[in-house]
Amino acid sequence: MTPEVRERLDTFIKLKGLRNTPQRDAIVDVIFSSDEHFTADDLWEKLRGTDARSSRATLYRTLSLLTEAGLLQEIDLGDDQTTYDPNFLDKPAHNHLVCVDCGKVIEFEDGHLEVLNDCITRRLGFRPVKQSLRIEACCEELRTNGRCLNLIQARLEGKRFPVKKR
Amino acid sequence: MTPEVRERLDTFIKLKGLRNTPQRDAIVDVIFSSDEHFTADDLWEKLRGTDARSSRATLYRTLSLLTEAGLLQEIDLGDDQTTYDPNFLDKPAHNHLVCVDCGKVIEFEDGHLEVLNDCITRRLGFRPVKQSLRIEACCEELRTNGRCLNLIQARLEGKRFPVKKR
DNA sequence: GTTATTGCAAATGATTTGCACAAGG
DNA sequence: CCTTGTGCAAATCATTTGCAATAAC
Repeated sequence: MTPEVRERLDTFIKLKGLRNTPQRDAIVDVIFSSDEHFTADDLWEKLRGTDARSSRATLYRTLSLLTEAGLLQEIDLGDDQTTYDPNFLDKPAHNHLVCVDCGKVIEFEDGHLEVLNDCITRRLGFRPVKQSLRIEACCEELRTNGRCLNLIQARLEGKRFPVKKR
Repeated sequence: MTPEVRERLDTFIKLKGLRNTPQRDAIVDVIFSSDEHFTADDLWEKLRGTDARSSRATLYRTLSLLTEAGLLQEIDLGDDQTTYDPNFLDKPAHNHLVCVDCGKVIEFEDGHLEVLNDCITRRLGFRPVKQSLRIEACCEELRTNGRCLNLIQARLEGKRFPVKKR
């Protein structure tokens, strides 16, 4: 966890008159020990390894808190669970490419895209706040090589795209 | 319902060895009597007016069917229900601007955007399939005029953005 | 007659919430 | 102390599903 994050959280906690708890700290530590996006369930699994256990309720409450504090961004990858992105303070946009073959998710940025979207937004008579592009695409690897490691892995885990479980 | 839609559906039904039922027909009629996007619940309400009632189960099953047939596109507007778009055969992309003030949703197209996204996709080593851009923006109307009819309406209906109900 | 379709009610599954108890400050 | 935080179990809520009864073809 960067001091930047720590400070922002402390400020938020003070501002709102909230308190520090070991459960919350443990969750926050795990979240910001990586800059990969994750789901509530991913986080739950990571916490199992730790000795610092907490309930799912607390986990969800902490996720809401961090989102409200502006330290986490909720993103939607098209399945039925919310994905959270911790490392977005440097990234103004959230653009994802999801492979329809293997489910691989690639996060990317593109200056041209942002400029263009800003133009479009203003042209429509609005003021830009946030943007997220979601591209579904086919894995070139599968098309050209006839196989794709991600796909194999995904099948092993029973996680083929689309990942809707309902 | 355009003959184009009718034919495509008939073909699909025949191809899959399915059958024609009055319930399904009624639902399909209501859906394609407009080209506005809608949620399962919107559709349910519209059907109440008709004498052709069906169960929610059939409604959902029909939505899946039409999506599979390529006559409906599922889109995600950021709330917790799926939105369906019937009029997309002419529209290759799904770009939405959602106003964070009043919740108004504007669907738009932009040639530059599509070209750019195709480039980005290929650059990342994929082949483009589908894209959807979601822009959150502020209502200029509210900023400049100090009021926005959509917002007033939305408040009356208790539907302020974000529309998560859970 | 088969086999797909329907309606009902029950199941699902991620997320939220009420409540009594625990614990920061 | 006083309030916020926690864990538990129960509640939500859109959507799905099992099943027996119906209805296409």
